[in-house]
Amino acid sequence: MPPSPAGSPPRIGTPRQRVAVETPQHSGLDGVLDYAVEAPLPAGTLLRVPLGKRIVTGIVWDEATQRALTTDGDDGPAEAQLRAPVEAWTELAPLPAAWRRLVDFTAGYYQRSVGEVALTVLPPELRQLDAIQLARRLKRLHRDLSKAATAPAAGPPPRPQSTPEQAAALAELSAAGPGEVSLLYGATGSGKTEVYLQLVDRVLEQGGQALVLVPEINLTPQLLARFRERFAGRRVVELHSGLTAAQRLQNWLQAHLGHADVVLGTRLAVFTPLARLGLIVVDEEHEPSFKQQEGARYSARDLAVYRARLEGVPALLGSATPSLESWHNALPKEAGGAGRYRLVRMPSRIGGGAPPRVRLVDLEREKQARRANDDTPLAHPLLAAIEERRARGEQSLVLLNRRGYAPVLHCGDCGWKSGCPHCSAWRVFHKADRTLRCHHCGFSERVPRACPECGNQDIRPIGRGTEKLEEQLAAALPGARVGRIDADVTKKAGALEAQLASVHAGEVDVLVGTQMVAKGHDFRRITLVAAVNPDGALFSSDFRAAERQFALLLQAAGRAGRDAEAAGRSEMWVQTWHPMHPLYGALVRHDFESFAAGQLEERQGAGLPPYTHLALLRADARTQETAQAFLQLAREASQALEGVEALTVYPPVPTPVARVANVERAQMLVEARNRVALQRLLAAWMPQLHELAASQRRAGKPVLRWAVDVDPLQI
DNA sequence: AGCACGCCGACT
DNA sequence: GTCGGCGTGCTC
Repeated sequence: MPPSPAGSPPRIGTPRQRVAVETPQHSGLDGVLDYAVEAPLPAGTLLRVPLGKRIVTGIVWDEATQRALTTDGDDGPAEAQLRAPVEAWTELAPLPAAWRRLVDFTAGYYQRSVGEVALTVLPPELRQLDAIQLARRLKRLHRDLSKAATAPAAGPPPRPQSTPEQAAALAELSAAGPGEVSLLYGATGSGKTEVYLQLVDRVLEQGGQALVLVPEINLTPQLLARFRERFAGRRVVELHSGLTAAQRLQNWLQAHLGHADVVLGTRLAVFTPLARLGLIVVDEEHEPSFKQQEGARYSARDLAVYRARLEGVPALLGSATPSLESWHNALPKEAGGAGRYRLVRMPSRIGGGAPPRVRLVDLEREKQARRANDDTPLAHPLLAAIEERRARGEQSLVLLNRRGYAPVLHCGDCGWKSGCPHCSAWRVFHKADRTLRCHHCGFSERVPRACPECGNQDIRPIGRGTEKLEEQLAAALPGARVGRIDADVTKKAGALEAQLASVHAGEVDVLVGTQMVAKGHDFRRITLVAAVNPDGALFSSDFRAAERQFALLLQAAGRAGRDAEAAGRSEMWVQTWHPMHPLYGALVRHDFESFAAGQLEERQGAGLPPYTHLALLRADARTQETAQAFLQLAREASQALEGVEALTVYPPVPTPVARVANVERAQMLVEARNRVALQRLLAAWMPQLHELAASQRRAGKPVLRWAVDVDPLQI
């Protein structure tokens, strides 16, 4: 029984119970609400409560939970005003304390209400059920489980021999203490997955559960198959937004109720309640998709680390090109790092095959060597290398990170360009369906025959996308079978699988694709990978562009020569105007560490993460002026907050694409030396921002949406 | 966010 | 005369 607050009479069998309900940021209710109960329910119990005219799902929260941020010190409504839950789901085990603490932390760190986080990280289906429907689901779950249990167990799982390097890594990783975080820095093809499997195996043998996070749904099927094969007889479930609502609920229930031994999922799976959690693995930890981009903008990788510490279990982050944040955390202090993580290296490819040789093509020299009117799509030596592969029956992968035929159409007479009427962006020419399409708002029109401004018949595509590259390569390589994989090709269900199958079957000689093909896929017959135009990232205003590009190129190189027999002659070609750039120098040497050292030095000099901590305040409005006015007022308000001297609030600026679907977007950067100062300021700032948004609305300058993004990826 | 209430325009 | 437009306000 917690001590009663001073001034109020002590109560016995308190009828007041804290309940987290879904209260969005703009609802004005940012706390955990009070309900009247006859007898206290255990924290974590799910229930249905009245809220206004609705009945919503809620979760019994801990007695000590702080009241609403905006009503600090308020004791809440009088006893008589409290309403009673309509039902409590006592047949379902309460959500564990560790899960509630993870939700509390997420809400606090990313500046959202506890109720919003708690309810939105549950399977959506669960929120819509009532007690009768839930009972039905649980009954079906138990029926399915007992049916599965009678199925014949598979034979003894095959356990491949570890390489000495894997064995050494495993020994080091096994030494990690409770809550300790390790970074497994392993080259592509070094066998990181096998290390995960063996660590998971040990956890399962001790009766624990393992949580494995992967960046994308596309990558779950093959990993799931591998886990299921290895842990035959154990229950391995997937959890991601590609499942049907019913499947997702069933899998979540299996995890929560302890029937699932391994949960394999995307970022949302970091919130799976697991009473016997023994290990968290984050594969490809550097991937930006671990950051949620709407609602509570959490980083699943960072929350995995927090959760591991909270629950006293080891966390393992794996990557061939770690994020600079993780790399800095893993580097020992004497090497200039923070020494917070255990750093474990696996530099060698299994089978000892050499990594693909990286060759830079100097486009300046290529240009000088060319005759006028030579419009060969790739540098001549590169084209010859592709042709050579084709003659040997090998495949090539050509990467261009721009879909469509051409990024913009242009009229040479009047200067018209194919801008989007709703966005500050060009509409892309898609030749396949003869459309001009905006990649930001989706607005699409048939491509005009003549210039809409002056009637000139001769309007031309400028630049080149994957469609055009595919066309040009087919023309430049007579007889070659050229295929393409990008978001346009794979829009249709099953199209990606079909296209991949035809590549595996050897029905394609040259595959053109965007970055989506550079990740994870295991192409056995590709011995050449080419990056057509990766220079953009070298001079981007986004300070993380180089880091992302390096990871992508190294990952792409890893697609070549997966087959050990062909590894010796596999190559990665990079076309560039800047062959002397250090990024490419490091790439040629496959030297992530020196690249990272260079980047970290720059970041330190410029006061950027991981040496500082950032937050972004974003605002959407009808006009850029309104959006920026809100941010400017917010900026002024911040200057009166306690501790503001520990950070810098920069002036508002338009976002890189300032207008999308006729909404203007602006943002403002907050930079802090340390996390605590940033957190304190944001927490004090939030109620003011609510008030500011309301007063701007009353003044006829409405902000349509605003949000804080803590640790933003794109700035 | 939902879901009310509330006060002004074109329809059965 | 009402159906319904979305502005304003509330939800323990």
